[in-house]
Amino acid sequence: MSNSIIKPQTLRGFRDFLPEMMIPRLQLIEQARTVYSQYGFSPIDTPALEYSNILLGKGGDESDKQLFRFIDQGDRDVAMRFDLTVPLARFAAQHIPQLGTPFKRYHIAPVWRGERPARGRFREFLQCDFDTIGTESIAADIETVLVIHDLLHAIGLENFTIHVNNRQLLNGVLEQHGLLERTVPLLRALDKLPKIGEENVIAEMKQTAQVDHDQAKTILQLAALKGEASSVLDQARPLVADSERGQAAIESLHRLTQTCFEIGITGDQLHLDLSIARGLDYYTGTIFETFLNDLPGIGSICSGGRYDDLAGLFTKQKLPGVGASLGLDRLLAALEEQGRLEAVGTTSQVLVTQFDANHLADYQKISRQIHRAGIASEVYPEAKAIGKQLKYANKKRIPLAIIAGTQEFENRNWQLKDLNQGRQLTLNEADLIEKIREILSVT
RNA sequence: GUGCCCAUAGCUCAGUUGGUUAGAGCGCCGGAUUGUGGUUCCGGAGGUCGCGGGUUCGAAUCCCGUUGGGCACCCCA
Repeated sequence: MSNSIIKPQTLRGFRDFLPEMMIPRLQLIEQARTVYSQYGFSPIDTPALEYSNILLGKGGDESDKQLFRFIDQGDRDVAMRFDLTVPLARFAAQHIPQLGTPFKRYHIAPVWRGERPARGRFREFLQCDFDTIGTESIAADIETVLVIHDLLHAIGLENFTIHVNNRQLLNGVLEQHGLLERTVPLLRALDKLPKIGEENVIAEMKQTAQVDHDQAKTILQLAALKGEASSVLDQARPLVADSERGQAAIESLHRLTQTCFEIGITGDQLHLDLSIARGLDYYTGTIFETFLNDLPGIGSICSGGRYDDLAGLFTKQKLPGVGASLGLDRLLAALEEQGRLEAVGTTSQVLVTQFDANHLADYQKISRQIHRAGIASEVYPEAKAIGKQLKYANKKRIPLAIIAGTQEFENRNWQLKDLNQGRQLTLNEADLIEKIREILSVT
């Protein structure tokens, strides 16, 4: 009947997570939750499926094409969420009246995009969003930087850069040259600057946005500004001299960067970068992109920005906000690539070996005492050769093993083996837990 | 979605211009060592060469399709 066996396989861009991957993944989630909670963001969740009209047309044509969309059993036109921001908009329109503003929420959940998978890009991946809605205060933008910083710091990453810009600064320059309605193709071209170089960007701008050479040059002038934040802003100021929104953006970026520096964020970790223009269409103010300096190729691991009307399509109440999204699966892929993931196959810290199946109750009793001390422990399910059982502990990288046979039960003591050190101690029950705690706290 | 590259044992790969029973290392299982892992030695299992079709006396090898992976573009976490 081997013909009838179904080939086990996952869908393109969808993945299984083995324990060695899932354990660090859950650790990352926990770290994100901790930092978000510390800053006062509350958890929410929304359904994976929404009515298609809720999700369509929110992130441009491109994201519509990537929607997983189908007709359900009740003939409803439904789609799987593409990100967590659009569901938040719907959520806010429905619940803000009872929640009040400002409202700070975090949302850690999978999203689905039917795009071509690549390194660090999947069709099902976890996003970890946090947003503050209902306030236009720059304080919320600053807090967003702090959360991104603290989160990456908590994960143990130091070599990252948060790039910050403001949509209105670019718009200011464009406004000054009467090019505001050609923003999209111009930004798209500008965004390619580091990849294809100035000349090619100018060529593309001329072609796709019908600007002349001097106009293209002026736009690039802004993006080309480099150096320390305040000096970049000083140089940018004259470029938007006649644009109110441009001036406001400069002041906003000035407040943001100076305050962050004052708090202790370094210039290496927060970078004013007037060339970043990406992000979804709904961003209208501050924008963020975060890169790992060692792995620029993997793309942004945390992006976000300010929007002045999150839920305009769902309610008449105007809801400004700011937030960002950590790409946890991309980050996990990056950590894996850097070999920074600790290879663990289980959460167990102690393996209680079974020497004599008749003493199963004793083995489980001691294991449960270890649990009560807050330490993960498991009893090996079979009483086979002790060597086999230790081999299992070794493979799963369980650091400690407990062994007890006839002799130990007669003398009322236990053998505690430290698999890393290769040493073995004979202990009575009272000392056993203490010793386990001691050994585990050192490593 | 467009273009290009890739697919052989659980993993990483070798397999010569298409030519008999498809190989290695690691891992796995068993033994040396029936109260002690990570070292060493010995033995063993495991593959319809991603799948389907075609060309051929003969296909892992050539052609087409399909599924999955990677790179560039697009877009993005």
